[in-house]
Amino acid sequence: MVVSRFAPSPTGYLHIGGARTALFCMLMAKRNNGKFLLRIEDTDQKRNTPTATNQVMADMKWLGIEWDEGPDCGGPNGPYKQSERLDIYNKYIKQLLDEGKAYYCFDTPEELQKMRDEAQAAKKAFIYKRPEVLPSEVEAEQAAAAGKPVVVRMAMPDSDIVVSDLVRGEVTFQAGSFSDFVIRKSDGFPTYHLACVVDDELMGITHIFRGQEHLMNTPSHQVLQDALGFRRPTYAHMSITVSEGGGKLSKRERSKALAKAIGADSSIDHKALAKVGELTDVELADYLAGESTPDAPQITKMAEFIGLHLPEINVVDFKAAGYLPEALVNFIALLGWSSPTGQEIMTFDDLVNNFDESRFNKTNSLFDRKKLIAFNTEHMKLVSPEKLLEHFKAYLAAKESPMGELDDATLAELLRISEGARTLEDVENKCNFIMLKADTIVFDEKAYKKVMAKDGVAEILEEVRDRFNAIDDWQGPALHKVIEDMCVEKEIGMGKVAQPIRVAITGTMVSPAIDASLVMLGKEETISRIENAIAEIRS
RNA sequence: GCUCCCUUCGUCUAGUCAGGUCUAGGACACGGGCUUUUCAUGCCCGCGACACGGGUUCGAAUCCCGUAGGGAGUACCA
Repeated sequence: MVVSRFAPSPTGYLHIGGARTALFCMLMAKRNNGKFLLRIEDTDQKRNTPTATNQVMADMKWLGIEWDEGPDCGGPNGPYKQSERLDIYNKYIKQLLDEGKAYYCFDTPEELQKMRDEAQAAKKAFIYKRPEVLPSEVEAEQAAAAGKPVVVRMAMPDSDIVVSDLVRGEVTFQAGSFSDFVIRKSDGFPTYHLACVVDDELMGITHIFRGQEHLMNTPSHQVLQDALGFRRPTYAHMSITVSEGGGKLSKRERSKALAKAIGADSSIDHKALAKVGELTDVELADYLAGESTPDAPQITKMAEFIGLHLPEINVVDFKAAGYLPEALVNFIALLGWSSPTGQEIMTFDDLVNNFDESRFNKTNSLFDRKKLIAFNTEHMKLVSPEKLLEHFKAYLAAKESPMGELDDATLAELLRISEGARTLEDVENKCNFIMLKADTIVFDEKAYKKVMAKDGVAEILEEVRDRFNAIDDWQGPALHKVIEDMCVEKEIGMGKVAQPIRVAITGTMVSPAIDASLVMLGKEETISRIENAIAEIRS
């Protein structure tokens, strides 16, 4: 049976690269009627954040990536958090130590740095020099008592290592290029390498899909597997996704973009900004000087404050930007992978049915947001109205939009009349006028100049008002007829009538179809907005 | 520096393993047009690539060698 796993370290929100890895792991399991596990790799006590695990799980669920076993739902292979499995790792580390396949070291960070500098100066790769005589258990205890850091290193063989990879074929690593690596840190926790190999064996993982950044780790993992008598899973090291700015898509990208924007605009009030970002003035200054990085939510808040659109990196960013999970999933699936059918727009089920692990490609791909928008537009039309409403509500909640207070029927109607919108944010923007009050409408300067500041507009609006007043049945067809009649009688184009109405009721040049918009607004509100617009023009 | 990986339109890619059906296909973007009461949507047309240099072969995007460029890793992070 196929068993795959996604094993994030809980350091923050799920980012788009992680989502892609998780997706393919899940697809592999689903396609083969296997199992997909979620394992939390929290062996770095410094970097872990307490809320990250829940954030990652929430992001995965939003995307529709569900797991069969994991920290929340349990399973026969638990616990699924590495920090709860220390006894297991220690058992294997002891075995390795006893068999002389691993050994103790007591180097300080400074000593290690010196060795690295020397290797660099000699233009050679740094390879840890294994002592002729391995330290004994007693010596390790003495070193620890003397306050020295005690770690355990794995002894690497002096022979070529071949990694067999689904994406890259057989990759040979030359003998002599391996350095004995740490498997247990001085704080007693295992390193990623050891914990990962042990858990993959114990959990029966058959397929490991991960980013290309792990390819260089695989020889080490294989040595561990061989030393412990473990089975070897099938590996696929997928190409990575780079950002438009170049380089790996990373969390740092947003923080950098914000700092740059703040630096470029001297009119920004730093005190107010610090308050918005929940930072002290000093912390903000440190951040701008490049000495520290605030947390992701604070960065988002500050960007909103200065009106900056940040590049989306985390799954939640895409959610808040109004993308559909179906579109995001479809889009990231096509980064470094293609369907054997050639199909591009795919539902979740299509992805499962078309998944083929032999169709990964080797080249890094650039994350093109414009193509994502195109995919989103397609999926806005594909998902059912019920599903779309569900996503719209989640979006409004994530953004804390006032529109979230509207009832389901109204929201569903907004979605319906916004057909053709590219993102949920477009729907929100387009329909925002219904949240306003007649006296809070602010006319967009360009819209006013282009549509309202023309001869005869006030007269047209007056006539529209009078004719609207005469309508009893405030429905689309009746409204449409009024506008059409006026155009015919006056021998003018639809735009000459509809546009002033649009600007009058929204303050902007963008809205859903005019009759649908008027129906949403109601007769009274429409007329009072038109009155206000007439008064504004006359003044 | 060292180790490993990669290289087809601006971008994502098909084709490369099994050389001819490839005057290289699709999608997004872009340009133009049509539809439209706005923004979108929809429809049509166009632009546009085998990194470079050598081989092998009757024939190379595809196989081999080299060059250039890009990426990843180089931690008591994962």
